[in-house]
Amino acid sequence: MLLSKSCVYGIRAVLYLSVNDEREYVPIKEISDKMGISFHFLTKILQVLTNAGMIKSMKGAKGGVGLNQPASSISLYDVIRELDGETLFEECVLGLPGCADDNPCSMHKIWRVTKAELKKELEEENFGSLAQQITEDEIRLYDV
Amino acid sequence: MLLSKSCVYGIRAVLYLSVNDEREYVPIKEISDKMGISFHFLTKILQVLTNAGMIKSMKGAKGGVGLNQPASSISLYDVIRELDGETLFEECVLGLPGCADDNPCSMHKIWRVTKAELKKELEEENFGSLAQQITEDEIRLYDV
DNA sequence: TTATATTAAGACATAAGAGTCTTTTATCAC
DNA sequence: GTGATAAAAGACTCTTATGTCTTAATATAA
Repeated sequence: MLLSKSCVYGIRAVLYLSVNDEREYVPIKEISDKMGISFHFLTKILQVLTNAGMIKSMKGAKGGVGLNQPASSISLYDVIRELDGETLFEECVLGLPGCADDNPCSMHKIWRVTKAELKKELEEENFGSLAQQITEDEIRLYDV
Repeated sequence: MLLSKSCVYGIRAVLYLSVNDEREYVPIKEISDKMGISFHFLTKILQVLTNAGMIKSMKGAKGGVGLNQPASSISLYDVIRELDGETLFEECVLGLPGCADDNPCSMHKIWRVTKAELKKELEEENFGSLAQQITEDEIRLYDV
């Protein structure tokens, strides 16, 4: 699996917040209901993003979570880095310590190029653009 | 993590067998010792590859495991498919059911291209070529 | 100030992946 | 045949990821 469940849920939640960007706070319960994600699990995931400063939160009635910065300034890579770390893009695929360009493992050549491309694309794709595409019905946010 | 530990160990074991292709059977104990992999764990992984017909095995003294086909006819993708399945290359990254080109999720466009390239490269890289590169000291098989 | 809504925090439960150990079965050498 | 060697099979343990539940803290509104 490329991304952990936490990471996938995190991405989908930030997408939801990006689409609902005009609302200052959206209750996590609303997101978890709409996206079909366990409420308590999602809460823990969003706490990580809150601590990272990516989203802001407010307790109590009228509270919830919301983007803490323009959707267009948050990339897919930003969310992945917070929730899954950069292992996928940094460590040797075969787990060999000290694997590097001048001392490569058997999958090094292949993954080196692919991961660089993937990282670049994930860094360039921002949630503002994705939210717009969702609004224009070009891509999907939900199941079904 | 791109590949499971089982898959990584499987790849490294098949690499070892490819480098030692002139020997009909190599004891799993030798592979696990040399590669620093748990013997019993590796045994279970190699059983999968044996059942898949990729390697052959022989019990008893002088027994062990060996390639069941030319190293050059086994691709990295073959081993990955047996041990991790094709989920990585088939399922939607965001886990949305029914995600397809005409009904894409937010990461669909990015991953669609990347995974196709990655799959192609993994299919084209065979263990004969890798073994030769290891023998010629161009790439590494072990830690350190 | 009291009730309600909502995140924060952390204990707890379940499932899957990773790893260990023991017993059984098959093969070779003597 | 007997003993040694090695894979096969399966029970078992440990760890991590995933998911649930309960309580505390905080904000709003009546």
